[in-house]
Amino acid sequence: MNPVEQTELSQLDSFGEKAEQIFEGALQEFLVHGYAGTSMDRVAASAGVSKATIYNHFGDKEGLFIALVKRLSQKKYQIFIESHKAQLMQAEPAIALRQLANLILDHSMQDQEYLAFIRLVIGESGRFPELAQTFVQNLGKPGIQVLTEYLTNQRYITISDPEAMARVIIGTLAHYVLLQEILQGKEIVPMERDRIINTLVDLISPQPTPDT
Amino acid sequence: MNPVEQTELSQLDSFGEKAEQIFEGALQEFLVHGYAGTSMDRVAASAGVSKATIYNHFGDKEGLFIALVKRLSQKKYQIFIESHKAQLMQAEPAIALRQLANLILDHSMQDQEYLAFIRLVIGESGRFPELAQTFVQNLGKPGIQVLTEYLTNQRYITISDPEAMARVIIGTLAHYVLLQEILQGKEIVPMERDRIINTLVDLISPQPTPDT
DNA sequence: CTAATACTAAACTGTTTAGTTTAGTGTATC
DNA sequence: GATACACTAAACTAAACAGTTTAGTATTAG
Repeated sequence: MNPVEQTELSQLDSFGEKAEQIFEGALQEFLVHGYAGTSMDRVAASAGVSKATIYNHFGDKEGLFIALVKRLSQKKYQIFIESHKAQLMQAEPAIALRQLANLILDHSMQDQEYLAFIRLVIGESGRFPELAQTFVQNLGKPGIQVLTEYLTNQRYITISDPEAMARVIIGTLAHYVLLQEILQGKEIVPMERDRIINTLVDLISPQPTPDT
Repeated sequence: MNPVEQTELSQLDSFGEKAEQIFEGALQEFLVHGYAGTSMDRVAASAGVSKATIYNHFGDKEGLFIALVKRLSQKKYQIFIESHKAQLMQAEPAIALRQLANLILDHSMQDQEYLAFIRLVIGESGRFPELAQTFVQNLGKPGIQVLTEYLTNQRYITISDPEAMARVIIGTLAHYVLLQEILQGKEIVPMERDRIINTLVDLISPQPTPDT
């Protein structure tokens, strides 16, 4: 019951009960309508809270939006990075990488909230650079770091520039999600997920993967 | 002077003089403020045109927005795809790819209008799926196609899945632009462009690139 | 000269917006 | 039981918004 217990990095900030409720409602509205397209009356209604309470907690619309996006960046960090870290501790890279890629794609292509969040952050990144950077800090950077570390320390093959290679792998997967799901290009430029993953796995395998 | 002369795909549609002027003004506003954040009064002012004229030409705000984004997709196709096609007709892949990657990055990282356009399309892709798909049709798909074709027909090395490999290359470059420039992560996750390009070139080179 | 066309500035309508204020309700703490 | 606190619904302000209307100007065609 110690109030100061968790000094860890990227721990979810603790807000009051009402604040959580407001986040919940604001989430629905901002993810669907964007910043400018969201009205504070609808946020209040969606949160089941009076407008005055929102303004008491967050000052103004911008304050609420910034708090929400920062919180969501941290939440998605926990779900995404921390939950996948363990996946990399094992086996040879061909197996570990295939598993990791499948997990990342499984996860992000089904999670409509995550897709909408990426749309929001990128869409507002010109008007809210600070939020874009929070996103990079919480999701882009740790993702690259974790994979770089693995590629550096794993002892089956030597990669001359592990960090650049980590960016090739993550970039390929991110671009796949962006083109197929976020930009809804599935029907226009179809591509089986396994072809992407096989190609990536071959890149870091000493010899090409044989069929069967 | 034949009115039906160009039946080519992706030719720039021809609009009247006033319509061009409106596009010009709308461009400034929508790229900076997004769809919901843009006011038609400001578009009119920025275009130097009366509001009534805009409504006569495009019906409503949505009509103007859709026409603008479609037009811009085509324009960027011409600048991006068509101008880089020639670059791939030559030499061995290590050289051609390095040149192409440098051109793409040079081009997109300086062109603030292009970066803002990507922000806009991704940001509105949930509310305007049709526009996202136009973007994929005009930029995503041809980009992959051109590179796939090159990787297939070039006669120095054999790539087992050229289309997937094209996506690895384009995905890596696109993600680099997204993270460093669009999301403004340059200072948070610095990465020299040449390390990315060298890693990509190594992927399709029979033997690793030696220093010097 | 006339009629049609394309445009203009400006006023207008009705709605929606961010944010504030008001008056009042419950719920703890002292 | 009084004071403080967090909240509520609802009305309110002032500005901005999309879209329309009006009255009038310039240009071209018959």
